Amino acid sequence: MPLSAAHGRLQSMPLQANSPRFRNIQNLPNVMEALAATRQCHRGQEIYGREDPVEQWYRVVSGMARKSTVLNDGRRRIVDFLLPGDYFGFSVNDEHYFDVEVVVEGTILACYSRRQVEALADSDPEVSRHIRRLAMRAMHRLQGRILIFGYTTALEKVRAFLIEMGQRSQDGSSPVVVLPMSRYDIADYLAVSVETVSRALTALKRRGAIVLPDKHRVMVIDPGTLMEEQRSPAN
Amino acid sequence: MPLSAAHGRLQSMPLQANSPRFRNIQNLPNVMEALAATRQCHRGQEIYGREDPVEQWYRVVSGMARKSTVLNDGRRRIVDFLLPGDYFGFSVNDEHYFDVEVVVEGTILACYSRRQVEALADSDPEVSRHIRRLAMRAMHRLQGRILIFGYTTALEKVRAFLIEMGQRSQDGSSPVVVLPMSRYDIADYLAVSVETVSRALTALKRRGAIVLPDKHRVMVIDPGTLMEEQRSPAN
DNA sequence: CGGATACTTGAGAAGGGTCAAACGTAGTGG
DNA sequence: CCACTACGTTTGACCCTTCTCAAGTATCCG
Repeated sequence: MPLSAAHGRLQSMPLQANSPRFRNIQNLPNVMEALAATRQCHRGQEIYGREDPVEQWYRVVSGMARKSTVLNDGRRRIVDFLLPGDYFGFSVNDEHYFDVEVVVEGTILACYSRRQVEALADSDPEVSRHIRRLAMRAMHRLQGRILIFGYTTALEKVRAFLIEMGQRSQDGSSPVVVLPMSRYDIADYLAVSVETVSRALTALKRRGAIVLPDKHRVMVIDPGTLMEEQRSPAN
Repeated sequence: MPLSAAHGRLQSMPLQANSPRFRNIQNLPNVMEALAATRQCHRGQEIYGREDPVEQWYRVVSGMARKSTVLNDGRRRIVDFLLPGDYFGFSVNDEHYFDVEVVVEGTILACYSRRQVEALADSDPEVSRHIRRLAMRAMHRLQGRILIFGYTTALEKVRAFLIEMGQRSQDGSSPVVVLPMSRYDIADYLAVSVETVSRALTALKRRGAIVLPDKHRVMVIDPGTLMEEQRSPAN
């Protein structure tokens, strides 16, 4: 029983829950879609806060939000960036454990009454199945995130972040990845300092792996370079 | 819009999904329980492997298992320890993305045919609701884990780990926390080296926060000391 | 009892955090 | 419209923690 395993064979990519082939499951049953009320939000606006009651579920239609919490030493941790197609607002209890704030001005959310959706799920197996899949998809993404934290060096974390954002973005095939969030957001997402994020991006730029047309846009010049030393789940 | 927030007020404990008050939701509907086949497993035994098809769902009845993957540089990452009451084996796709191996000799698992459970969920709203709650509970635990990784120092990580295991253990009130897994397992769970885990435990022992009757048992002498510098989600 | 594995401890090196400063940019108000 | 200010970003210098390598000890299992 080997403990500190093991002979990695490169096999497949991490974070596959974000790849386009999974996107189809985001298509809602019409009956559920009928319950949605859309809402346009401002940059920095709080959607809900910690300990708020759970009255609605949400889906990002366009734009971006962040799910975060502040630790008691004042550090902020971002648990998740919420991109178009992502659902959020679920809770095991009847209150929230995180804050959700809008990152991009004009972000549009679809809001579902929790009571209505749950009632619908009770009567419609298709809706119920859909929600189960959403939850499992969210779990899968969180597990992928835990793997990223296993990357010890900051360069690897940032690299994994760029790859993740590229896969999750609307146009997965485009070499340009849009990063609407600030460097502080990225830092709090990866649990490193802002300075380190900045330095890692500079390092990647210097070695020709990426180009930065502006601060919120990354062009991946050589996906190979970006990927090659990438640690991914192997057999 | 403050970016690098914020004035933390200590407010509540992290990782509450593991606290006893949530344990009741583990009680299965009888109709679902009727589908279970129990199975006793050996230490080190693989329950399923990466890329295996998803044919069964599992629940730990007694003992312990670990969900892990090996990165392509040979490093192993443990994404979750599976304790009595925990469900596993879900996947967004039809194949697994992680390995699950038994940690404790004689671990007993309840196995459910995925097809049967899903069929049951379609016809029985109570089962469906139950599964949804399980998934959300698992998500909540994963999010708590992401917060732990935000703890920068190894001492904080180990401390958070001990608290988590204490809360998740059967007898949450006992000052003795049982750690059936090896130090290597803990290291791969917290993404630090074995040596660092060992040093952190020694440090906690030296400052009188814990006592180690043997290598797999930790007595928390002063929960206050263990908790006090603990970072937890604040308002 | 013996070998392998797990655990602990030490010393050196490397990476990231912190503090500090400079630059760029966007938004505000005069 | 400009100047000013606040904020986001980048870069540098230094220090501290953890990783790595290494050795020694303990423990488990045959």
